[in-house]
Amino acid sequence: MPELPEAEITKRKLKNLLGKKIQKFWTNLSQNLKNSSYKFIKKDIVNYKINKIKRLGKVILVYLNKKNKIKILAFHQRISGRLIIQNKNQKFKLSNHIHFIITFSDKTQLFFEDPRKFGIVWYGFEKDVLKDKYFKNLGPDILKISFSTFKKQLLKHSGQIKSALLNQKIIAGIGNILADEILWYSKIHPKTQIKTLNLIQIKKIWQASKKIINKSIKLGGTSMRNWLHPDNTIGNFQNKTFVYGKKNQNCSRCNTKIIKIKSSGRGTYLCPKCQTKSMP
DNA sequence: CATTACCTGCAA
DNA sequence: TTGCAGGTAATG
Repeated sequence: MPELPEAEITKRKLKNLLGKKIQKFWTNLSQNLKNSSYKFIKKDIVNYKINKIKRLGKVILVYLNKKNKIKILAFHQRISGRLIIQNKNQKFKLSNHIHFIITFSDKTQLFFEDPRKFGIVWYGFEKDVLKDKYFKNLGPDILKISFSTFKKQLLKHSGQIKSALLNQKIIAGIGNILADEILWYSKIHPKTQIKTLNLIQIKKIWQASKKIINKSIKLGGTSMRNWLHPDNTIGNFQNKTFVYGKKNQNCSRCNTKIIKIKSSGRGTYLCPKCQTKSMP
């Protein structure tokens, strides 16, 4: 997934749907619905209007209102999900993997495409949706977090730094590509134990996180496989990475060949020379 | 901690 | 045919 940048870009582009009124909700993947059944949503969601779009970590929250009632429709793209907006005069060639469709009264449609079917859709009152343990446990957003909170969150955890960066309960928003880029930028080996990091290193990781994530958003996110913006714009971050996907290419800092290992159960790219486990 | 499971497509 | 893929929860 779509990590934080891909959720942020999706959020921004979904703002084109503000004010639209929902006419119909369809899915063929009702097992991935949370909080409400397909039967209930289909009936309940009609005539709600899109009121506000937010992002929480990697999740996109669509706020709906009807009279004085407010509901949330939330999307987690997980690994292969993406949202697509089709305006009334467009007729996209749809893949075989559209699993959710929201049709608006002006015939605009919002599709959720997800070949691997890991994506999640929540529907319900705000307090009920946010009661889900995914939201309850979600750590502070990496784009908004202060250094002192970042430090506090990291130090609460023992173990390897990459594992902590990927853990949404500690900090929300970082995924596998960003984690590798952040650790390269900070010159830290992904398997470094958190308790051996000094304050300077933690600060570097905090700064690098903001820098790398903002860079990805600016470049339109990562379009490695099927992911595109809701309007089908292609992201370009995959062409501007320092280490991710660059096995056997030379490190742009020290010219050493980038290697790929397994860390925290994930494919992990790093420069074996400039990313060290020992103190600098 | 690491490994597995969820599911499908695609490259080696 | 195998192994791997942007995530996460469940299991040793």
